Amino acid sequence: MVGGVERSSDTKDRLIEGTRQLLWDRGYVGTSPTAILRRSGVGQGSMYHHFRGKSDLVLAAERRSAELMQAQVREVFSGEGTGLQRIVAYLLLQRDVLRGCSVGRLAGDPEIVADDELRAPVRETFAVLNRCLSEAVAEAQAAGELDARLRPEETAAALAAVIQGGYALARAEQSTEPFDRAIHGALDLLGVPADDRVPVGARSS
Amino acid sequence: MVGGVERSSDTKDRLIEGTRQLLWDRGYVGTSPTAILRRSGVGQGSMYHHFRGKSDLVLAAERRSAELMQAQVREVFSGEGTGLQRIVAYLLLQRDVLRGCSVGRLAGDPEIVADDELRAPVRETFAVLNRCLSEAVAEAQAAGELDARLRPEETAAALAAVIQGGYALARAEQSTEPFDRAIHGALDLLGVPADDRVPVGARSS
DNA sequence: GTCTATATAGGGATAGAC
DNA sequence: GTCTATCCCTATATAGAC
Repeated sequence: MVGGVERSSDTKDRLIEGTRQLLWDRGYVGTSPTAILRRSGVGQGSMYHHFRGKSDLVLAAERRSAELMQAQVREVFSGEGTGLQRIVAYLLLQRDVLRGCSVGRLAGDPEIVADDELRAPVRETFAVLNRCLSEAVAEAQAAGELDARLRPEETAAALAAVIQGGYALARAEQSTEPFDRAIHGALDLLGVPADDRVPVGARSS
Repeated sequence: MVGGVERSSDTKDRLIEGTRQLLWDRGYVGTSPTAILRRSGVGQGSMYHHFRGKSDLVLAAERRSAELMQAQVREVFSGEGTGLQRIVAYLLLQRDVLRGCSVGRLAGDPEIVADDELRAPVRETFAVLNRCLSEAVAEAQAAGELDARLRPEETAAALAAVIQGGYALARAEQSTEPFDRAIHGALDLLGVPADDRVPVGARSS
């Protein structure tokens, strides 16, 4: 490719994206090479040409999910508005609630958390989220929008957990309502008035 | 058995408990009949004598996990103390954080949430938890321990989500710290003073 | 780079002896 | 009720042709 930047083949990209989708819905053990090939529309041999094996391909797919989620997080937290407004915007982001978080899903996979290399993209993504939330909390406190007694790191962890846990509650009922209740419960606890709960954004994460 | 009460065989019990443990750690697809037999110390034929197949055995294991968690929830919320004290006690319950919740784990399994019968124990358990938490919130509000503007159902959902989501954050870092931060972040938001954060209890859930 | 063929292991279940 | 033997299918990977 022009400019010396390496360009992945379409086939390789399709394998990564197919794996990413399957991983998201069915986890590591539930994602078979056969299913990947069928979903990617790629032949048997190509997979082992581009990747050393399943875990190598899974790692590439994880990294893509991590990039996408981190980009979305940074987009919201580098956006307009006060610290509290950005927190509210992130909490109210449109999400495919019943599908859940493509990165959080990976944290439930024993094969992934047991391997430091496979776990790294998940760890880093949650670290980015926690940093963005913490900074926004501190900023909101400085502006008098949030109680000064809140600890930014603790508050950030609680908010991230509400989102991740909200997915579990929602799936248990096969309804988005428990997720929405949890998010609005968190907004109540933050003291955000109903009028300030303005949704933003697009994709799921 | 005396009294007409049906008594499960030891073999059957061991199969259920072995399946329950595997399901907790590895999920539905990751739990194979062979592994169940090895862990239960039971022979091949016994399994298909006592159960129609894998999903039948999984259902029995789920019901046991659901019973255990519901019993623990009811124990905490029927215990002593004010509404807020019982909420704090539940949030600070000792848990095997890196293992996670035996019931919440099931909510992440596509094979389980896709089947109404397999999903029922998870749904019911979260319903029990939500009811206990909601009632405690309302009671705490009546006693002036919590802000009267909080909505009990929303607050309950947020607190349940913090616990479930806290497990995901902890596994991502392979450390219990993110879980503890999330819990204490929730306690901060509830306005619980550090002195009132007294741990109780025992088992994981 | 992609294809087909092949290999080994294990998953999930059944049959029938004891 | 429990055991061993057996069955068919799929997961994961390799080999080698094209």
